[in-house]
Amino acid sequence: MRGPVRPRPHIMTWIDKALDGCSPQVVINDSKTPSGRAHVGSLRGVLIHDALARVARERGLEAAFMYGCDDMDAVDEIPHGTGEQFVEHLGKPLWAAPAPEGLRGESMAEAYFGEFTGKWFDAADPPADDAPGPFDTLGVEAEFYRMSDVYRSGRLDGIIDTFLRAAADVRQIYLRLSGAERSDDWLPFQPICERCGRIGTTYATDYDGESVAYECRPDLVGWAEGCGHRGLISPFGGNGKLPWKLEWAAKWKLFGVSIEGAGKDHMAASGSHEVSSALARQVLGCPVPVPVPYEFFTLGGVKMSSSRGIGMTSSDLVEMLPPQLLRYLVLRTQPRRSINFDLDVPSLTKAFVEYERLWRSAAGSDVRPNDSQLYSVTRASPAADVPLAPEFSPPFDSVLSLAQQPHRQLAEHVSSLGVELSDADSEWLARKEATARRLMASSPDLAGVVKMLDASEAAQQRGGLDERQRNFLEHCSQRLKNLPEWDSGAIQDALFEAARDVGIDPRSDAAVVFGALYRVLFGSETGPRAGSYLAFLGRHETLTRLG
RNA sequence: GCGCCUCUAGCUCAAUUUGGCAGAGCAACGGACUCUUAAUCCGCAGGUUCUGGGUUCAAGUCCCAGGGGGCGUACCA
Repeated sequence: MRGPVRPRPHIMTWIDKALDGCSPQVVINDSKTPSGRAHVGSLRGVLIHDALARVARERGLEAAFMYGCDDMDAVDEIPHGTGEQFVEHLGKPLWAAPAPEGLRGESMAEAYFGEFTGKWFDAADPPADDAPGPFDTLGVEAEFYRMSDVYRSGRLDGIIDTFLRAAADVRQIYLRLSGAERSDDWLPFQPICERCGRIGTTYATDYDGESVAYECRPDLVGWAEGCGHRGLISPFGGNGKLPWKLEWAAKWKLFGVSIEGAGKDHMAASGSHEVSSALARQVLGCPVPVPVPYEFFTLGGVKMSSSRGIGMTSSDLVEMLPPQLLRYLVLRTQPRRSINFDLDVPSLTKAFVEYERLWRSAAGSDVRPNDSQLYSVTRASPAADVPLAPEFSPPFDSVLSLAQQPHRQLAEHVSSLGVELSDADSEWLARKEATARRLMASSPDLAGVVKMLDASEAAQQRGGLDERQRNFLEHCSQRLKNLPEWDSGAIQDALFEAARDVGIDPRSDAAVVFGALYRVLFGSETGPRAGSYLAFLGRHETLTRLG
């Protein structure tokens, strides 16, 4: 038994749940280790955290989204696409290694972090142009920080002291949770070697409250060789760093983090998140932020790997898709579920349709609360008002088809159809067109889409046709040239008449006549319905191909 | 080993994250248009929601057990 349609209540989303119980001040934290070019999967965490911050602010909470650059981490492999010259830098902090050739930035950390986020810390090396960086484009509002700055500022010194004094407890937690056995003299601290500058190869012992003894061991790790130096150094003020799992807990304590998501690689049982949580609670007496575990985001089902250079870079994807569409694709799926998206014509066409449907729904009066929230977090910039959804918005595959004609502008074409676009509609259409052009540039063979020949290729194809077909094309040309109305019905009629002109029955010998057309248009025996395609193509372009 | 995800129409997936009419796209099938091989329109069909239990007035959804598939993780971040 069902009554009349009632407004649906707002169902708790993952965003609501994460924010549930957060005090008026919400600190959301995320970070990135800039050890290579960031692939698209890295965007998911960013967008999840940004969505949380955005909704928190909409509710009147004071929300900070802090985004850290983990530049104290060691260079632990040669970044993909760079040369052997990086061997000597293995083991150094990322801020101390040079930027790979061809990338902007003064250090490896700066180069990769800047490329990914658009945030350049070093004022001495500002962007060459005013183009917004990826985070700005996506409408992500974050406060950036560098771990090297945080260490140097001394703000972590108290926590470092606590951890060093509690070294036995730390060893115990490692052993209990992950089965990692550390010898009794091991201290949870990695000094930067004063002689060779490496941080990944040092082994610290004997903390006396002011300094630690350390040895830069040649064989501590397999990926870098320490210089053998022994020294005594203060663990404070940026002379070294905490190991990863301690550093994570330290950030929670220092910043008072209330929510921090993490990829599934951190969230496995006895994984780094569990260890960090135990360290935070037991050693630092600090609550663990609300966790938001999230699955991977892949393109084309390809497993990403920044170290192996597999997968599209994040900044390339940001340039390809409209920001709201990218946000939508990532945020419409709850974090624990994996996302795969194919950058092909059917998938993009569907994605645009679905996004526009959400947009229309959000702009309507009876929007469901959950849709409203989803739409809000997909906006390219946070705003209260909802713009009208586009009235005239041709499907992506049609836009792509038109964009295959390099000299023809979509806006021009649309106005020739007699459609008047609002500013917002033309902006959206332009974004769609830009996506189509980028897609064509990145994937030359688009599955399911014909590739149009240029005039000289068409002439070549005409040479391969038989006499009847050439004759047919001539008649087509004549009839189309004189056609008073350039619309698909009239064109289709003209094609049929042209076939009859030369004594071909267009019904029974469709392959002869349409085959000829498709050959000169696409170099193919088959193609889309001719009338509507030619209507879209335009008279001039058509006639140049018919000869 | 441990953890997470997943199994729904022929295919790809939805079904709103604390249960409320199992739905779309494509494919297929039937029809219309003197206008196609990949057009458009109309229509039809398609299901034991992996299996077995349980909770409930009500389960694709929640709980327990089992099975298939995918991924993560073990020392580094």
